[in-house]
Amino acid sequence: MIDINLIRENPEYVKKALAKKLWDADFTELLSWDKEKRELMQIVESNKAEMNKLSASVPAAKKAGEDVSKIFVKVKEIAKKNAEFEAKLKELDQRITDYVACLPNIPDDDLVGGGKENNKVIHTFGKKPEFAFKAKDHVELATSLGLVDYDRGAKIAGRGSWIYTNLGARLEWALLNFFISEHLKDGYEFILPPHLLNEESGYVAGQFPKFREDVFWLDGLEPKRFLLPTAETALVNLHRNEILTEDQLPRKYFAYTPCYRREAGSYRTEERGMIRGYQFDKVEMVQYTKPEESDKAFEELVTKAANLVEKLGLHFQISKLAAGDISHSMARTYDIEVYIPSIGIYKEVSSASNARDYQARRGMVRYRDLATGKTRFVHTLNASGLATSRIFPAILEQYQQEDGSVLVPEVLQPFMGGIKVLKPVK
RNA sequence: GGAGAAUUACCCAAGUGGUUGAAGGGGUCGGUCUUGAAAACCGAUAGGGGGUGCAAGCCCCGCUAGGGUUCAAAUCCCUAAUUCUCCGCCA
Repeated sequence: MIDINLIRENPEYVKKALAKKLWDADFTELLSWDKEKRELMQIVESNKAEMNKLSASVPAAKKAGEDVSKIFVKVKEIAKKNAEFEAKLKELDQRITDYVACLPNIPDDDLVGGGKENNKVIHTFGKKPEFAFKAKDHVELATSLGLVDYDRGAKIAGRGSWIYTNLGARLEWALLNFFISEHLKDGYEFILPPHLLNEESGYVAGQFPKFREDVFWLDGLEPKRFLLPTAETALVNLHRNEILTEDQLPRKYFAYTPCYRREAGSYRTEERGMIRGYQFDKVEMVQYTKPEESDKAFEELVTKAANLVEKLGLHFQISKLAAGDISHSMARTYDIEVYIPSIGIYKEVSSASNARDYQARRGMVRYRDLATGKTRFVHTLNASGLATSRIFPAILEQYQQEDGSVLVPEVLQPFMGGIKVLKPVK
């Protein structure tokens, strides 16, 4: 949520910033509502002050044996007059809140505007693998190595689902374990959150109200719950409506959950296999920091995510996203993109973002500044660390050998009982 | 699924219609004492959101949330959320 004070004080700045996100904002209406609201508030509140005063005088008047019924009449009069102002105020307030809640976050000043086409690769790691033989794609490899069963996945679940089988399941699990062990080493706290969340959580993360249709809603529970599209949604809600103390910051969490998303339907042929599904596994990192420390935390998250891919020995790049390509709630995003040889493109395996106070403001996540004793909004940041659904194919394709086998990256071997090579099943 | 109880500040907790932002205790902070610590004693400390104002201040809203009754609500009524207990059912 953008601070309405900022819009009030500098609407042109906000408008310009949002334009970089390809968001056409016009605040004239909002600002007139806001002005009217504050005028109404003054009327309503001074009326209330008068009523309070009158009511408070009743006990003393009674004691003095005075006739208090006149006071009752007077207060009722004011109350009646005030009622319509109050109703108007409430309606106006709701309208303002609804409007502001839908605005996207303000992108950082150094970002270029526009969409995807303006993303910029800022680092490249390793070299594109070259094969002296005809390289296979990951679907072919996963099938021939008996790692993934697409047919039975479709049978038991339907389109957009697959089954990790045997060594495939172990490889998937090894990846997750590898990520987890690295985060533990770095002092992050491990969280296993519920996968069914309430509406408020989606609102705070910034997914709602705008993207209510992008998640799966469950029947049979009241109030309604949805399947989390990312563990970020759970993690940024951990401290909702809390005031942390300064020495509790930064808080560093990570969680493993499957992620459930509706977008799977939009397959392009280049994205077949496990690049997109209704469900995928991801380890997610989240940090809560003081505002002045979030830039540092952002760098840390990007580095951590990149290190994971690097340790896996994969060729990848880091892109700094243009304002229009970063998600609604975020002020800044870098993507870590791993190379998928069969389609010749780089696919996102981690998205590291700084939400600044956008989510904290929605969820009232604050901390007490020890020097001033005042409360301030924290900054929230998140980064995948990592999503397996693209790493898995990347490993198969980048580590494939001429004989159709696939080498297991060294760092994963301890998590796979020492298995070094995945061989085709006869 | 059924029945009942609870929800007050950092924590525990008193408070059942009127200067109650709310007794008491713990905690925390400072001090006395002590070689140091503990104990004891003394003192300090009560949140949050918002309006207005250069500021001091003034005002509104705040006792889980949202409605209602009343001149007046932490206190009465309704609805919801959460927690606990008992019964049932069951991975």
